Amino acid sequence: MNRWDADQESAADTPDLAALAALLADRTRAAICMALLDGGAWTAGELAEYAAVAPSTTTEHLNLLVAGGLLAEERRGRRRYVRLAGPETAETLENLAGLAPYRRVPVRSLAEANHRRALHHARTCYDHIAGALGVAIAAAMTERGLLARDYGLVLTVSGANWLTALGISDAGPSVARRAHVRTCLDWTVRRQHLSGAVGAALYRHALEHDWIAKAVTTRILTVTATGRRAFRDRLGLPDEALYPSPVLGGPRG
Amino acid sequence: MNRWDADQESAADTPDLAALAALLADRTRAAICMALLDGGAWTAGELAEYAAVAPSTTTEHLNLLVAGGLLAEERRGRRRYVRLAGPETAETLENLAGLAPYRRVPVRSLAEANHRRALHHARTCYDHIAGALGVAIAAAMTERGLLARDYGLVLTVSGANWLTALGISDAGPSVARRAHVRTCLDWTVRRQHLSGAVGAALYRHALEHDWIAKAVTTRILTVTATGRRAFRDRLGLPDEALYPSPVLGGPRG
DNA sequence: CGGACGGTTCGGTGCTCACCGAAATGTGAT
DNA sequence: ATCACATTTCGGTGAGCACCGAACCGTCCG
Repeated sequence: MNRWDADQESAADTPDLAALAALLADRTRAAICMALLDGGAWTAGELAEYAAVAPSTTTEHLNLLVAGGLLAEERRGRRRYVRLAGPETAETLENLAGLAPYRRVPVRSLAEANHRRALHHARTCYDHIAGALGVAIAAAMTERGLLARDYGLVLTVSGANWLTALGISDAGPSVARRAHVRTCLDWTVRRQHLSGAVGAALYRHALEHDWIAKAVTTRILTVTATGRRAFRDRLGLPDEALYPSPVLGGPRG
Repeated sequence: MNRWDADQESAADTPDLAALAALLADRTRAAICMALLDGGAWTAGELAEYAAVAPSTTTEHLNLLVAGGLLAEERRGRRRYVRLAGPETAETLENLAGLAPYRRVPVRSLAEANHRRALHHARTCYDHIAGALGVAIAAAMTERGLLARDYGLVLTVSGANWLTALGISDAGPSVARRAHVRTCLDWTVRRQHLSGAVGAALYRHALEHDWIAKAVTTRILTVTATGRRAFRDRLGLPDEALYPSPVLGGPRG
């Protein structure tokens, strides 16, 4: 009403948490985001099929997600590719997923059950390794003194040497200055796994040296014979971490 | 339909991201959560007034938020106190707020404008320091090599030593469990500040040593004379970070 | 024992939004 | 040029839900 009010300080900016959350509050959009956690770019059509909705519906969802800054898009010809906007987006999604309640979903086929089991065992999480394998790697590295608990996980000197021995030394500024390790609460196992720069570098290394192979269309990782040897020799990983569990647990398993 | 299907693997658990997000997707509920980021416990009535909705509406919202695990409640007499469920909840909310788009809100009085300015300068963010002061601390620590940038901020070796010199080395159970130098994108300044266990320890230290004082009913922090000296001596903070800006910027300032 | 107070329950109302199908647009291949 | 294909636009429909007021229920106080 007064001059002050109408003039220079009549408005202020506040983060619109509700608007952002509304983007994820829809089952279909949430499913799309979770799918994109594989770190890759999907076409609109692929996502439509994955989410089991009509292409027109998918278009609307993608428009919202892109406008909201969660997704980045790239148009190529008649295709529309989308991917997560960046690592922060991925991390926030993972955090949220860790906090979220669980929902029972029906499993309709044996193939689907196997798919889930494989996901549970080892999968990508944007740019690093998650699932039981990811958790086992973090645990083994801690146990061997490559990582230490000290205000969070940090890379020890022997950890840095271990990485160098693998040929991952480079990675930007000096090792002393950075403790490039982050952790990420795994939603399948509810335990920490390795993310951050080291997690990403390790993932790249494992892929390049044929320790693991990534399926083209899914987030599933499979450990190769070479990889089993490497993980055993270099980290002493137990067999449970190297093979998908042969026996399925019960519903509460 | 077959034995497999109907028996042990007919269902699996998946994080219900949409359900969690739906809790925050409402303006009123989001406002409630942001208010609770001060780390304190509020009564239902206080929140109703703050959010400007009927008590009955507030009850419904609180029921949902508590059931969803975001809030913890404590009934005492005829009062219902609620607070954020835990540090992870607070961290996730902050992360989300940092990612969220801005929304213009009207400011109706001079008092409200001053309140906003103070909040902008220094405030609590659950259990650590946010606002311009928080950002300046993080920036100064980075510049002095106590923190390093790498997928967010991480504590360096000299950073750990610096903390030890302050007497924050051990820092109790919260460090062991939370174990993070986390960063939180500040919503007033859109820049990183320090959260996680280290941020919390620093905040406690600053309070105990009378570097800062907290107002009882709000999230506003004021820097004491002692604090100004300490922040200057130990981190070289500039005056801009130690005093609230005397002049209000324009709407786009 | 009343009466004020904080919170809850319930029914009803209005709005938002996820969804689809059909038709339109624009790109790539023949 | 023509056809196939990926995506988009649009109108219409149905479900979900945030909100309120009024009545109700316990707790604290005089």
